[in-house]
Amino acid sequence: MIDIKILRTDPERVKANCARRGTDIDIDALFELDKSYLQLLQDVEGIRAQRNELADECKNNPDAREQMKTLKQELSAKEQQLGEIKAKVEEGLAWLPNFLDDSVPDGHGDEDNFQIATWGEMPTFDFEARDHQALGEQLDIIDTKRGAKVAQSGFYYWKGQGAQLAAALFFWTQQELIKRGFTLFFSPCAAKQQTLFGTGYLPFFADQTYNLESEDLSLIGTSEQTLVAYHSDETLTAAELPYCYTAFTPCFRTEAGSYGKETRGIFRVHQFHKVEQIVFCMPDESPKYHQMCQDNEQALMELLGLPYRVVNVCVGDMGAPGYKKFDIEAWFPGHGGYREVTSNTNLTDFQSRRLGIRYNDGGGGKGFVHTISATAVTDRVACAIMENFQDADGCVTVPEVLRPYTGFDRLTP
RNA sequence: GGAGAGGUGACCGAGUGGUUGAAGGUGCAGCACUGGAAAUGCUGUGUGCGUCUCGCGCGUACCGAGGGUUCGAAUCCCUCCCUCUCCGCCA
Repeated sequence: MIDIKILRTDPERVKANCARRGTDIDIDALFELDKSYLQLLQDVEGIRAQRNELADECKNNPDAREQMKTLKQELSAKEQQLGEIKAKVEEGLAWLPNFLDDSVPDGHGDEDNFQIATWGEMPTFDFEARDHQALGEQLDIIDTKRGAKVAQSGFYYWKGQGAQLAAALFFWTQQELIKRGFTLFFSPCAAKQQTLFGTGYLPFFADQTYNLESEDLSLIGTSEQTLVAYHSDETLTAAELPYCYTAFTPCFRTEAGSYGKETRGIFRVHQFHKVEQIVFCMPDESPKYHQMCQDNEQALMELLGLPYRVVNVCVGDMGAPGYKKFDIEAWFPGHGGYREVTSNTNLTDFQSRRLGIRYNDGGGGKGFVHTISATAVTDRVACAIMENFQDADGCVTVPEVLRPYTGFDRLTP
């Protein structure tokens, strides 16, 4: 949610932002609607003031009670009208995308993202590199067939050493983040509509959500939803910020509209697993903590020894709630290209405004905190490990940092 | 799942139809007292929205949420949500 005051005082800025985002919303109409809302609001409050004044008199003046009856009719008619306009304004406001940082590149899709860093050396093989699906089948550690049998296409099993590798990766990552000052959570994996709305997943990504029948609950698409909403309707003490939270959860996505894309292997699936980084901070510090999350992500990749590049995500590839976003794309030799493994978004006050997450510095300074939402690792990182560290015989060398948790140093049939 | 109790400001806790935005207490802040502190005393201490001759004034809303009764509701009625206790079931 953007600050409605910006719409009131500088509608041109909102218009320009929507234009750059390719969002087709009639800002002028919304501006006028809000204007009529404000007028009516004043009107209603004026009548309420009259009513309250009259109410005192009613105690011992029957005439006043008669006046009150007519006043009340007038009031309730206008209050209803006010409620209707307010709902329309809020609906319009809910669809407005966040503003963008000046450094966000123009563009329509991921092909327009701007590479800003690379790290590591791409491995060279004297055999044809297999992708994670081929390796997973050969080693019998990824089972997509049975995932489809038991659940649906798009679900899968990690099995045996593969499950051990994934478990080690996720556990190690949590340890690394705890070392860096993050508080670990076990989170609900379902959330109500208001939570999804507040984090910006509704209305923007409504078709990506699995909803539970007859319940005001959806499966989470990311623990960002539950970790950010953890503080909804709370005022945080400025001196205690930042709060850095992490959780490991499954993430559920319908992937509606993306059938046929990236379907090989377990790159794009209905359920994946993620260790997340969430930061609540003061507004002027969000660029700093956005970078901190980025440094963490890159450190993890480097400790694992995975070659990667960082891209500054362009307008067209960034969701409406995002203000600035970096993706890390790992090198996938079996696939023969870089593929997105993590993303790191500064959402500024877009979520905190919807969720009512404020700060108070005790000296009169108050406002909405900023939130950062960044991946630490997902299953995709395990896939990258398989593809990068494969041998001619189809075995995979386990990164050293994970060996204490896997208990073995090679994935073997 | 069955039975009961309850949801009031940072916290505890009064308040069952009319200056109650809300007593009292605790906490917190400032001042006084002190060599300093404790204790004590005094003063102050919610948030959102709107408005403005931006004075931190004025108006309005908020006592779990939403509706209703009434001239008027924290106080009465209805629905929902949540919490607690006991029983049952259960990883």
